[in-house]
Order: sequence, then structure tokens, then C-alpha cells
Amino acid sequence: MSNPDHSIIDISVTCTVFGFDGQALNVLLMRQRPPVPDFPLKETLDDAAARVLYECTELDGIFLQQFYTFGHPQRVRAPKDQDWLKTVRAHPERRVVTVAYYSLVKMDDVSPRAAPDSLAQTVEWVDIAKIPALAFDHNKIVVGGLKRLKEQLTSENLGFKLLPEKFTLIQLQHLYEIVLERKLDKRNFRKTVKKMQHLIPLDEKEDGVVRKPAQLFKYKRDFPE
Amino acid sequence: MSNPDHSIIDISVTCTVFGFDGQALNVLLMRQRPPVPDFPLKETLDDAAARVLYECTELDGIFLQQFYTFGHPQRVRAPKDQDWLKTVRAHPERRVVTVAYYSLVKMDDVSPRAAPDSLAQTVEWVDIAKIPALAFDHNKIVVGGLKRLKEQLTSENLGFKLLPEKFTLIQLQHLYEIVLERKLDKRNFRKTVKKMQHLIPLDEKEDGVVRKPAQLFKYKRDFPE
DNA sequence: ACAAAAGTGTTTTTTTTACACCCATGA
DNA sequence: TCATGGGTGTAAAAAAAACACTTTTGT
Repeated sequence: MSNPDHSIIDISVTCTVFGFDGQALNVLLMRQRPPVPDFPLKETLDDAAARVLYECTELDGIFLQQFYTFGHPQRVRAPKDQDWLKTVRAHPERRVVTVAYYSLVKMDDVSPRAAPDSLAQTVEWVDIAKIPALAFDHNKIVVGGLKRLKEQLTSENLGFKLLPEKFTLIQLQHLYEIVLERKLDKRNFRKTVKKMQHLIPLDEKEDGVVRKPAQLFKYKRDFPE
Repeated sequence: MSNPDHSIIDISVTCTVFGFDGQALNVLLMRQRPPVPDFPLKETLDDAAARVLYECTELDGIFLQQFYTFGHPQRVRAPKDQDWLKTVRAHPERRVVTVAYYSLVKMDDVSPRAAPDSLAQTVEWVDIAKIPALAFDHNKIVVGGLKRLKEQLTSENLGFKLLPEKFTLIQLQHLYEIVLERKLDKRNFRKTVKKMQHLIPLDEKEDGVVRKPAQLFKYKRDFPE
């Protein structure tokens, strides 16, 4: 009933990490790493995603959401992917099904660094408008994560998760414009956003800026994040 | 790098099939079957889901959408599930990760029947309000499918996929009310729905009904379904 | 003629969009 | 004092919600 050995399929979890630097939406890319870390037997998928995220960012308790599972039989079969897998995996020929999560982090909280273990080379932020060709089907995965983020940003108020603790409404608007891929009207945006319970104006202003400083706001969480 | 043998994880695909009988939303349940059919190595996940659907319904080319992947380490570990798995699987102890799809069919097109192979006993429609305790985490899976259907019904115009070729606006409204779990206003509903391109009024009325017969409509597809 | 459900428009409310000028700051 | 981007309100349009009576049919 179960798959005989010759049809074993590996399963893995991946995490597409988004961050916003005030100008562009970025995604955290790992170069020269196994596409997917090992997947301990006793871990839930959510826990595995959280671990993957932690390994790249040292962050804990971060927003994470499963968005799609990629399982095309040929997804790890491109010659260059195979060449590399052979150097790194016991069973490079095996089909891999990957459960993809996306995650929203405050870029300031992440100090891009090598993962603690062996093979990692670099972890770096890349503007989503400038993503190079990635290994496997990781371009598709990023696009999938983006699509889901776009769908959920407004209804789930996810924008705050991508901004620093203190932010301006202009920053928030800019982020929305980038994710939603359309211009928003400044006054209407502020009208809407100021209705939200969770948006708390601070008695503080931007600093070190060569124009009228903008007011800072914070986001009040209901629960620890 | 890959999982050593002792940590092999089986992967499977499941399909939650919804149908509407005019009164209630129903889900197609298979009793006494392996929770998940075997998963050939060369099949895409989408193809596997289509095959599973075909095996239960003999239907082809049906709306199918992946909605979530279930992978809790204990999800096949309940004693009664294990007892039964042992009679049916070579590796009942293995963890199983299941990629879940949901599907919308016209109930009239399905003649519930046993699947062609061995172990199937029955395939039957059950009102979603009356779903018994199912094996494994299948209750959760159905709830997840329902949730996704509810999210997508309106924006994706999915209602038509659950109705017969010819249907009345009352039927359509009733379906929406059940899926969305709220009453809709008859006049507003018709106003909205009549704006849709794809809704074609027929020169036909309901028949054999002891009151004013309702007009029939059909849904015009852009593409073969 | 009656029961039963089908069918039909208008008004009100809410939400969304469009739009332009003054303000505070640092250089 | 000037350049820069921050900040503000109102009116029009569109969308959504509320609401009740007439019609057609079979018995």
C-alpha cells in the first residue's frame, strides 16, 4: 500500500521570507544551500517552517503561513539542480514535495548571516523586482507567496508585520502600494487606516530628515506576536 | 541529507468533493478505504488529485483546487486508525503528509459507487451539517475545504459548478446562503447575479411543481470545464 | 378561490473615489 | 526663504442594504 522504496518521495518545508526596507519589498534568499533542510520526523509542518525561519534569521514567534505545496515530479530534475544535489544529498534522484510557507519579518530584526550549519554560504535580501533565476522552482514559490501575501495583506492587516516598531503612515502606504501593485490616494488611505483599532499614534516624530518630520505610529498587538 | 529509512514519510493526496442537492451542501465520503490512494511517482499533485476524484466519481475535467497540506506527526496515530492501517498498509507506522484538494461537482453527475479496486466499500453523500467522526484528521480536512470554498465562492463564481446544467435563481441563492452561512436578500441577490455575463436565461421553466414555476438559467463557460 | 413560492424597483445607507492647498522643517 | 514632502476635509459616485406587494401556477 505504501510506496515501495523505489518510489520514496522526500518531503520538505520551505519558507519565503518577506521584508520591507522602506523602498522595496524584499525576499530573503539563501544561496548555496540545500533547497530544504532536513525534516525531523516528529515535527509538525508549522514547526518545521518555524525552524527553517529561525535558522535563517534567528527570529522566533514570527508570522508564518502555509500557502501551497509544490510537487511537480520534475521540479528538482533540471541538470544544474541535479549536479548540485549530487554533491549534497544521499538521494539526489528522489522526487521532493515541498510545503511552502511565507513569513513576514521586520528587516531590522534580521541580520543576514550564514545559517549555523555547514553548507550555507549567504543569506541575503533581494528586491522582489530583481530576483535572479533561482534553483529548482523557487521562482515559482516566491511568486506564489507574493500572490498570497497580496490577497491577505488588506483583510488580515499584515502590513504592520513588515514595518519597524515605529513607522510613519507614508511608509505604511508605500508598502501597501508595492504589495498591491497600485497607487493609493494619500487622504483616503489615511482615513481608512486611522479607523483601525490597532494603530496607535505616538508622541514622536521622525528625526534627522530634511523636511517636515512625519508622525510615528505603532501597532498594538492583541497577542504576543 | 535525505531522510534515512527510519524517517520515511509517506505522501498522499486527498480530495474533498462537495455537491449540492438543492437543500444541503454535501460531501462525498468514502468509508472503509485507505485514507489515501497510492501516489505514483510520476504524477503531478494536481493529476493525482484528479485521479482520486475520478476513482470516486468517474468524473473528469472537474474543478479541483489544492487548499492545504496536513502533516501532523500524529495524524494517523489514533489507535483505531492504526488498527485499521495495519490491515491495509505495509508501513502503517509511517507518518503521512496529505495534500488536500477540494472539488465541486454536480451531484447528478455522480452515481455513488464503490471504487473499482478492492477495499472500497461505499462512497456516499453526507450533509455537511451531519458529518460523523471520520478516520484520521478527515474532519479537519473537510472543515478546511469548506472554509476555502466559502472564501472563494463569491469571488470566483464557483456556485454554478455545484448546480445542475439548468437551475433556478432560488437554487443558486439557497446554495450561496448555505455556503456563506447567512441569509441573502432575494431582490439584491438577483440584482447582483443578473449582472454576470455567464448567467444565461433559458426559455424554459421548472416543471412538475405545485406553484408558479421558476425560470431556468444556465451558466455559460468560457472554457470547457 | 386559495395556497405557495416566484418575481419585481425604489429609497436609504455605507463605502469608495476624486481632488488641492497649507504646513513644518532643515539647509 | 525656499525646497521638500507631511498633513488635512469635502463632495460626488458607486455599491450595498433595506424593504412589501403582485403574479403564476396546480389543486
